[in-house]
Amino acid sequence: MERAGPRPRIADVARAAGVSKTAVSFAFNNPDRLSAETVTRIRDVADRLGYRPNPVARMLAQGQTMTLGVLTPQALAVIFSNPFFALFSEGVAQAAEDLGYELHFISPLHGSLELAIGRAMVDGVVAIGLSADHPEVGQILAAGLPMVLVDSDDLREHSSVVVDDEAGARAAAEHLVGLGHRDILILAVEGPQSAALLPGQPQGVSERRLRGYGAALERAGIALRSDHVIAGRASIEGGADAFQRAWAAGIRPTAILAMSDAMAVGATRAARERGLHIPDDLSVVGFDDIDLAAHVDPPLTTVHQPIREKGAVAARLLLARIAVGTAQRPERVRLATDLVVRASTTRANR
Amino acid sequence: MERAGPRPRIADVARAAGVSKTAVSFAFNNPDRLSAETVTRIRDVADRLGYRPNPVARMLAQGQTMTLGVLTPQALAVIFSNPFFALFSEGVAQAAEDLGYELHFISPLHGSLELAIGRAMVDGVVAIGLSADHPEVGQILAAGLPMVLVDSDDLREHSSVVVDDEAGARAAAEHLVGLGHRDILILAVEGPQSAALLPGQPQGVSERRLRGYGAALERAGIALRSDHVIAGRASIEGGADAFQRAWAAGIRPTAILAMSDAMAVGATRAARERGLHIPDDLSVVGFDDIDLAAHVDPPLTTVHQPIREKGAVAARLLLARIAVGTAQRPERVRLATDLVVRASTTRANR
DNA sequence: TAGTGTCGCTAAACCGGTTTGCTAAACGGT
DNA sequence: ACCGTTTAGCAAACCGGTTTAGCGACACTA
Repeated sequence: MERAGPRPRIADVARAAGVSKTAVSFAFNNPDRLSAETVTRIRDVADRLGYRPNPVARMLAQGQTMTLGVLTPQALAVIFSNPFFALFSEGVAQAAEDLGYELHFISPLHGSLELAIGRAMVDGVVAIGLSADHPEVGQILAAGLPMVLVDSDDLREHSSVVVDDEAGARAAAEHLVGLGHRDILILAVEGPQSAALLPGQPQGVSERRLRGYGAALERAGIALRSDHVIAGRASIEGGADAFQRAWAAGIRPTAILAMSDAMAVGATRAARERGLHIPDDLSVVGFDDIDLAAHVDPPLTTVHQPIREKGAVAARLLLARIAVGTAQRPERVRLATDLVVRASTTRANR
Repeated sequence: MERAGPRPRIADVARAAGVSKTAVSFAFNNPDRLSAETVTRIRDVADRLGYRPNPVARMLAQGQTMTLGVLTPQALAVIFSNPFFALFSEGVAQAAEDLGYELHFISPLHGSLELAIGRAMVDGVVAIGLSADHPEVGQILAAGLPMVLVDSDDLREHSSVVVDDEAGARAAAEHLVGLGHRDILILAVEGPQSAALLPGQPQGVSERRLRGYGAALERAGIALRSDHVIAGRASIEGGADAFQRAWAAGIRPTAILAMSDAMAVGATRAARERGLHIPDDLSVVGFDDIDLAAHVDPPLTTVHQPIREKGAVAARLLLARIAVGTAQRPERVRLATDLVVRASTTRANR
């Protein structure tokens, strides 16, 4: 590496080494086609000049980017603050790394997902929290980018990974019912538009979980009262806020079913501020089983879903489609959920 | 969008619309240079064909990728499991988004950071946890990619963002000393090689914090005994493990200074398993003040550092350098830290 | 001595866009 | 009727690599 100035191009190296561009390219990508001395000479010159092949040009010529896109309808900033998403990305990263792929996060640019997708230099996309009704996406990605859907399987032509939300929710509700609870508050993830925010879709995650809760309650002869379903943001604050709204509305449950661990933690905090003791006065069940869940006070009873694995499976399905082509028929994977009982739930005492 | 098959190229659209490639390009990027009807006609044809300009080609022609790289020496998978990193990324994302930039995570590919950097299609790089002695990097990035360093400022020609680790650490130690503690165990982040793992460098984060601890203890007339400094991974398990090793070695401190919140939480758990009560039998201080810290039991006394802001500032410095050119003289920003006293520390009782 | 491979390297086409420079037609003013 | 400006659109060069087809030199076979 020597003089500053504009970055050297392959032609500069070729000239300096007294060979053709082809030779320089071969020296890096196909050394067998050159004599050993020529290769070392070219490499030396390249080093001296500080030459680094322009990755963009290389990918254009090769027609592949070795990059996977992770597509979400939320802003990047909110994504990273979501431990669920971090765990998911971890899974994707793991699988991508194994095959030498890099990761590129795609999220609305100036509010437009379409714009962001248009810009993204990726070989394929893992879409999470995306609903089929997202108009832009369906149409854009139909234009030929391999994609796998997570937490939604209503796009026929794409692979997908889902989790058995309904069974998990049912198990959670049955657990509470089994402990004698009959007055249960449900903290749902916010509205139709923002349902897409968490892993969600129009008939999405929230609905599936709600269906699970409802089924269990119904079987126990408990009506699912709509005023006992409160929606909020899927965050600690959102959970605290939702609980406060319910409380203000005069609702006094003996247990809470929260659709996310963060909301459960928030509700716990808010309940304590009202003087309630968890779990004696109020049992709380979360959903997802993020790392936090085991370490809060009290350790949270929650529905475990294999988030990391979900990401890894999604990435592997995508890589498979990239490798064999979109023509292949898509795969659909469903992973299990299970209830993890910790210390935030106990027998109802009224 | 119509037939499947290979994705349509700009030439296909041009042919179908009966215009030149130039016209198609203008229709998207420079509509003013065409008549309104022509623009709509071209756009219609493009829609019908499902045309999406190839982003790679576009960036090659334009010479910029509108993408920021986030460079770390750790594997992607471990990064995302680190809440510190998530918060940091959130800050970077925020700033990048504002200017319409996307994010691309660069981490060792098959163990080689160099390889990964060579592949990365980015306009600049935010490097975190990178030491100046990282040979590859210095040399590669010297080859012309704008870069800003985080938690390290020993590369003269690059901008940097650091945090006042030493002052934060001193405040933490003074807090404990003020509570009467004299037998203090320090949980450090693991060894020289892996020091780079967390935000760290050879004379890096760990060393700076250790210096802060040491300074405060010394002023109180307490010797910093090297067997009271135990290193471990910067995770909950790493913290638990480090505490157990110290305990097994017969060390019985009245307080712990941990260099990360995760380690503090792990140590807390391990101490409890030994029957200790926190904070009465053992005070614990963390570092970083991640979200978790306020919600664990007991709420953790810790040194707050503006992680999110660190990311945002780093991104803004980088964007500035991309905009004005690397010629400009680099900026160096130092952000403050401060001690947040919660419930995990109390007066020494022996 | 001619024929057949193999080796080492190169010229030119190609990837799929953007951008520059130019031309022909339409327009406006006098 | 004439000339100077716009306007609308095109051809070709360019971005910086990779890859194909092929060429000359040399060695080996027949």
